[in-house]
Amino acid sequence: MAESRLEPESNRLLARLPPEEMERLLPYLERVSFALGEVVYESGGQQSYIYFPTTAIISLLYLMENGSSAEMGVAGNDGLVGVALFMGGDTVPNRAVVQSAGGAFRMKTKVLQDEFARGRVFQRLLLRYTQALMTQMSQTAVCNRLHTIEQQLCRWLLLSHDRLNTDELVMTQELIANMLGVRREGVTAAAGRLQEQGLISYVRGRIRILDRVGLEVAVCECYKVVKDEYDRLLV
Amino acid sequence: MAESRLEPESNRLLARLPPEEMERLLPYLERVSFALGEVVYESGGQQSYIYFPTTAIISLLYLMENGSSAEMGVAGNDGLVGVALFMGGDTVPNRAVVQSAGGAFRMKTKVLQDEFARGRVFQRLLLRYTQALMTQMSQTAVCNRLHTIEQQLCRWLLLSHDRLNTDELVMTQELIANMLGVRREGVTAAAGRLQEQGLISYVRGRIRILDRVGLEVAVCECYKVVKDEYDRLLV
DNA sequence: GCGCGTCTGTGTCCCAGCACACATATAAAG
DNA sequence: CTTTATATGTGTGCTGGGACACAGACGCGC
Repeated sequence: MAESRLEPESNRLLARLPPEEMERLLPYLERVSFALGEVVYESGGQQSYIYFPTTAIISLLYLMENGSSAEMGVAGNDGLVGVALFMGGDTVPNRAVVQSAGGAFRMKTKVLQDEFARGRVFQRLLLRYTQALMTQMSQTAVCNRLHTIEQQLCRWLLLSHDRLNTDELVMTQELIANMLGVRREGVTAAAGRLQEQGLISYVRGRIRILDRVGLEVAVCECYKVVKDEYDRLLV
Repeated sequence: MAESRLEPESNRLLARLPPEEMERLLPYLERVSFALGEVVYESGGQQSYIYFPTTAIISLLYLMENGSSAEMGVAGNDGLVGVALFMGGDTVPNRAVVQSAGGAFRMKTKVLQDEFARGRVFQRLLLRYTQALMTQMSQTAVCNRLHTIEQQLCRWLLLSHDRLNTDELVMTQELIANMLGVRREGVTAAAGRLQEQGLISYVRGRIRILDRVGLEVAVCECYKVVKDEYDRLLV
């Protein structure tokens, strides 16, 4: 199992490539692994690779001038990091950070762009993924405006859980607070309530999902909107 | 002047097409005009046209199940409405509403997709625009999380002003509240403070920008991030 | 010029979340 | 087993913004 997670097919975008395109790209896919907290991409920087996570989860964050931050999207084995490389802008004004340690495949920008320009399934997949990511970003905007920390924590836990093959997340409340753009104490309070309800348990940086269905009841509609779009666009 | 605003070149994306591509598309561009409040696109619906605004401004809104709403992006003469048509998803889970009455050009989906598939300048422009829109959406998420209504109102006024050729916006505080996803009273309070500072004046649904530079001082960094990305990607 | 609908101003109460301060608790390292 | 850094719990006070209620104020139509 652990082994199978390390094949390119463990990334759902790559898994959907037809044999012909996969064969062409396979020689250019390079295995990498990421540690928790590692910065995959720095805001505004040049990027020489696009990344297709398999077991890693990468968070897209905006860093405010005053040092606070907020997550605008997340990518796991269902997606990629480096949308700007085929959208034509080269860079984006946000940072990509490893939210959950794990593996990924990377591909040189040039190879990516050449294959994208062929306009086949690869292009179609990448564009549809980008649209799904847009929904995630815009729904994050809505959620930030209208929902409580507790609802947002549920959303965040579910989005992470969807991209993992375990029920345990290695993640402190402090880091979650940075992702959600709230104070650590706010996360402590919300997480405490979820634990009281028996939905999760956590001990010093290890969160365990106990009742996934319960979380889906507690979460706001934003989660389902995003989930449905991913399912629709990336089946 | 009013006349010139009605040519396809009044839309900055169309204006950047090389003669060859413009010539091919021109026969398929159809002039339309929008009234304030008109729904250009309904959440999840099929869309038979892509729209390139010239004088109109279109707002992208998400409608909550409970009826409240929040804006995730805005498109004017610098952009288009209907990203999903070339990204491959066909639909998006949000509504597009006319925020400022005016004109646009529309093009049938089929024509759009055929030209996009050619992979020339048109494709490049559309993808770069989409990336700029993503920045706007993600920055909206950040702004909703971290900034005050007053800062967000400044951002909203500046984004609108950038897409108009007048200093007067026809827009009630009630409607602005719907866009920002806040209460009308909150907008009244924030607008009152901006008026006290001499940055704007407003009378029953007519807002006048008096001191654009002052607004740029009062706004949060989000405005500049978005503006710079549009300038960079769509020069 | 009168009436009514629309738009804006204000007031009161309440709550979520922030800021700051500090108290524990646990793991890991020596 | 002690130290130390990390992680979590809690308390007080404050503030931005929400909910609700209503009072003017302007503008258009008759």
